[in-house]
Amino acid sequence: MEFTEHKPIYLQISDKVCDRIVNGEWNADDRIPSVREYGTELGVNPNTIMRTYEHLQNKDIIQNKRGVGYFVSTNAKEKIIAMQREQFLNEDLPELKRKILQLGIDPCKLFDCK
Amino acid sequence: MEFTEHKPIYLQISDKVCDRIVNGEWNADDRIPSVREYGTELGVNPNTIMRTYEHLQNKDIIQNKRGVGYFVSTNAKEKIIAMQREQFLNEDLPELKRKILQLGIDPCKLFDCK
Amino acid sequence: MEFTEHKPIYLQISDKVCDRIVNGEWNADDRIPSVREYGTELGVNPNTIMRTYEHLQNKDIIQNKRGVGYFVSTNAKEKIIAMQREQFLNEDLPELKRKILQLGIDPCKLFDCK
Amino acid sequence: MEFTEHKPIYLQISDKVCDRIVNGEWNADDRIPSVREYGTELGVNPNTIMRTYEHLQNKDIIQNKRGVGYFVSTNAKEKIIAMQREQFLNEDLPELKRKILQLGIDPCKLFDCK
DNA sequence: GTGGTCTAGACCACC
DNA sequence: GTGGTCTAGACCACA
Repeated sequence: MEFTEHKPIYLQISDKVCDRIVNGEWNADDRIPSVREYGTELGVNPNTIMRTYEHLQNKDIIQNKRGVGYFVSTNAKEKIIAMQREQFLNEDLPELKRKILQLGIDPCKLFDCK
Repeated sequence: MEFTEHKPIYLQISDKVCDRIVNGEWNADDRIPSVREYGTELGVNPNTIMRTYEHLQNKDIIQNKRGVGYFVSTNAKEKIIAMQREQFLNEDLPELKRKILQLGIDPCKLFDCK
Repeated sequence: MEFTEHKPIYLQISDKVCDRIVNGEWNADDRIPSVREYGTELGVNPNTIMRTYEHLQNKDIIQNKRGVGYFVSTNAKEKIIAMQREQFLNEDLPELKRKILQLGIDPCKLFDCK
Repeated sequence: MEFTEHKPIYLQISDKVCDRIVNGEWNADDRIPSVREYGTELGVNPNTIMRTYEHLQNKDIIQNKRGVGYFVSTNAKEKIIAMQREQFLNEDLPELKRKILQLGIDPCKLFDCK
């Protein structure tokens, strides 16, 4: 796997995991790869995966069963989409509107609206 | 001044300066605040402002007269707008479209298009 | 069965077993469930139950008859109560008093004393 | 500094920090030691301190000023006490009552209530 | 086998 | 100087 500069690897992996949950590759209650497994798969240190999993656990997207592994939470998919939507509407969109206005671009043309 | 979490402060200040130039608050050949002045005004380390100014100088948006201060370049406004426009169309827009699609939002409603 | 976050599962099960002995559900010389049986009942790996039983055997609370199963020791109930009492007075109580003091709670009200 | 077995060092340090805030040694808006400083002071790896600070930041007890250091949050003291109180009443107390009942101890005598 | 913690040491961006 | 990320490698408790 290739990683972007300037964004922590563990967050990029986190995004990747979320994508897989959203697109249905990993479903609620599925077990996801162990930290070691996933680490070698992605060519990354297990500690880095650990960090990803901690991060996702804090957001209630995955859960740990002790001694067994990490599992996708119930409603993880809905949670992710809700979070992304909220972030988009509250943070990205205002910035976007400001920029479009400043650049004098007609937003309606950007998306083929009439 | 309040700063965003995940973007370097010196870049956020850079944006702010560009805004002021674009909206006509600061015009071509105007002297802009000294590093120290601006630093205390924003409650930020002067080194951070220094970095901002270096960054803007590299983009030919401001210029340094030694012992005097920094000045807005001629055509700075046009340069900024052109750069922003290019960046918006080539980088931000595709990402934006992808996200809107994924979230199932109707882009036309975002901007009050019919 | 639900388990607490920061306490090993095998110890939580151990507590549960002790409770059953103390409240008379399981009496001296009774046979307790097999490792496998109890494991599936609690939705837990048999190894975990094994560990619980070893732990209890070390404290002479249960005994193993090879090929037959585990049995509640004679005087198990008294032993448990004595142990708990000692632990409570020597370890838990001082810690408890410290905490109550720090939080500024009136201990008398906690237990409906006058 | 000496550390207890069976409880992660980074949490023990976290407790220590909270203690210092509660007893007024460190006040709101104070800068706390840098990860390196505190690490060497406690004879612990800086990463471990980092972990402590992340943990406390997640609980809004400390905050980071980028490039400067970590600072005690406003109301950190009140927050800590509220958290401890809540944990005591909701988790520790029920367990305590159960144990006292089971052991047949008179709770009123424990605290010199009448 | 699993996760969790810790160390030592490195490199980086940022202030 | 500050924090933040990452690696490699170790050790441990737990299931």
